[in-house]
Amino acid sequence: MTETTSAGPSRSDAVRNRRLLLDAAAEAFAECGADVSIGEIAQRAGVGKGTVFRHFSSKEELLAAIVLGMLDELIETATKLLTAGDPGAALREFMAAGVRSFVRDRAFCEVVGRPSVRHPQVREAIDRLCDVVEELTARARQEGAARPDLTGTDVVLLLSGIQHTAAPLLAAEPQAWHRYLDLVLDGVAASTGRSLPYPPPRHLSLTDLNPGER
Amino acid sequence: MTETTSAGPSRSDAVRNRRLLLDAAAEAFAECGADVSIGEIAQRAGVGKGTVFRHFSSKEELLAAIVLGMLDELIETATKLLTAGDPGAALREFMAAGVRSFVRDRAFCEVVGRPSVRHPQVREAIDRLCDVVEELTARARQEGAARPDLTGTDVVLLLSGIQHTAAPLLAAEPQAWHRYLDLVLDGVAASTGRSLPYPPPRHLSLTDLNPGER
DNA sequence: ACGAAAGCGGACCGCCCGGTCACCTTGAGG
DNA sequence: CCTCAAGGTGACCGGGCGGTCCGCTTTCGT
Repeated sequence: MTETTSAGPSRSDAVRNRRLLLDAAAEAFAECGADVSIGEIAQRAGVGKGTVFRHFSSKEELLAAIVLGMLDELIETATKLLTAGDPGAALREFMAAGVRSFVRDRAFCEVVGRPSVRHPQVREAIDRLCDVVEELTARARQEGAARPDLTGTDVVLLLSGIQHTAAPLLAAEPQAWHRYLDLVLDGVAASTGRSLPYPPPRHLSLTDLNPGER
Repeated sequence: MTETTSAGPSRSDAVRNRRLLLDAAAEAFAECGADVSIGEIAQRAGVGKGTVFRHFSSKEELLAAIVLGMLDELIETATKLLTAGDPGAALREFMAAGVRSFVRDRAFCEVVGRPSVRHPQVREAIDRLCDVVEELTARARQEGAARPDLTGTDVVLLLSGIQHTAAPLLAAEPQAWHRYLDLVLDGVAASTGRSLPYPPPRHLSLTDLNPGER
C-alpha cells in the first residue's frame, strides 16, 4: 500500500542492510521499548551507527516504520474477521490478537498508548484501525454480543489496558493476559441496562483537537 | 508508622526545605513521570540540586518516599472501607479511588505498574495493599457482588489497566476513566459460569521469585 | 577493468542526566 | 555575640544519548 517498487535503495548491500536493520530494530524495540538506543540497534544489526541514519532520518522514523507494520497487520486481521460468520466470536478473536500484539512488543504499547501520537502516519493508521474495529464492533452489537454503547475506539483502548493489567505478571506468567481479556470480555458483553458514561470520540487522533468536532 | 520523632533533620531551615522538596517532587513526578530530572525538581522547590541529595541519597529514594505515601493513603482508604455496610459498593468505591490515584500521578503508575519493583519498601507496601484489598474482595465475593475467582491482586492490577485504557483520552476527557471503570466493574461482577484462566499469585512481589512458592 | 556514485562506519559533537564535592551560609546553644 | 557544626549550593565529573561528517569501501553500469 505504501510502496511497491518506487522507494528504497537500489544497491544490493543497501537493501540487505535495510532488511537487517528493520529486523534488529523490531526485535530491540519489542524487547526493550522505544527507549532502546540506536547504538544497541546498530550492534544487533551488525552495522555502524551511521548506517542507521542513512536509512532513517531519525530514530522516530525508524520506530514509526516498525509500528506502522504492526498496525497494518492488525488492520488486516480485523478486516479478515469482518467476513466471519459469528460477529461475537470475531470480536473476541480480534481482541485476543490485539492484546497478543501489545504483549509481544513493548515499543508498540508505548507508541499506541501514548496520549498524543507524534507521527502523522501512525495517527492515521490508528484511525484506520479504529474504523475497521468499529465495523467489527457494530456487527457484534447488532447480535447482542457486545453492549450497545461500545465503540471501536473503546475496543482499541481496552487492548492497551488489558496488556498493562497483566504487565507486572508477564515475566512469571506470560499468558496471564488471557485472564484479564476474559474478564473484560464479560464487561464488553454485559447486558446490564446501565450505559457507560463519557462516550469517547470516534477517532483517537481527534482527542487533542477541538473536542466539539464531529 | 515509619517514623514519629526519631528521624529527619533538626534545623529549622532543613525541615522546611525537606517539606518544599517533597511537595515539589510529588508535583513534578505526578505531572512528568518518574523520568523528570532532579534539576527540575530542585528548581520547582527553589533549592539547589545538591540539597536534593542531602535529603535523599538517590533519585530512587526520593521517588520511593513519595510513592510510599500514596500507597499508604490507598491502604488506609481500603482499610476504612472494610467496615462499610455494602461490600459490593465498598469494592467499587475503592476501585474508583484507586484509579483516581493512578490517573493523578504518572510516576505512581510507572512504579506500581512496573514488572519488578526495585525498592523493597515499595514492594512490601504493594503486598500490604494486595492483602487488604483481598479482604475487601472476599467480602464482595461472599455477597455475590464479585465473581468467585476474583482476587485482591486482580483488583490492584485492574486499577493500573483501567488508567492505561483511558490514558490516551486523558488530555481531552479527564474523566473518561469512569467509562472503563464501569465496564470493568461489569466484568468484575459478571455471573457467567465460566471461571478465569491463569490465576495470579496472591502477592505481586512473588511473581519474579520461584513461581512454585505459596 | 575501471571510475564514479552510492553506501558504510565510527570518531566526534553537543546535550542532558544522576551524582559528588569543596566552599560558603545559617542557625542554635552557650 | 560568637562559634561551629549542620546545611546549602552550583560548578564539575563521567557516561550515555541522538545525530553528523568525512574518509574509506563496495557496487555496478559501461
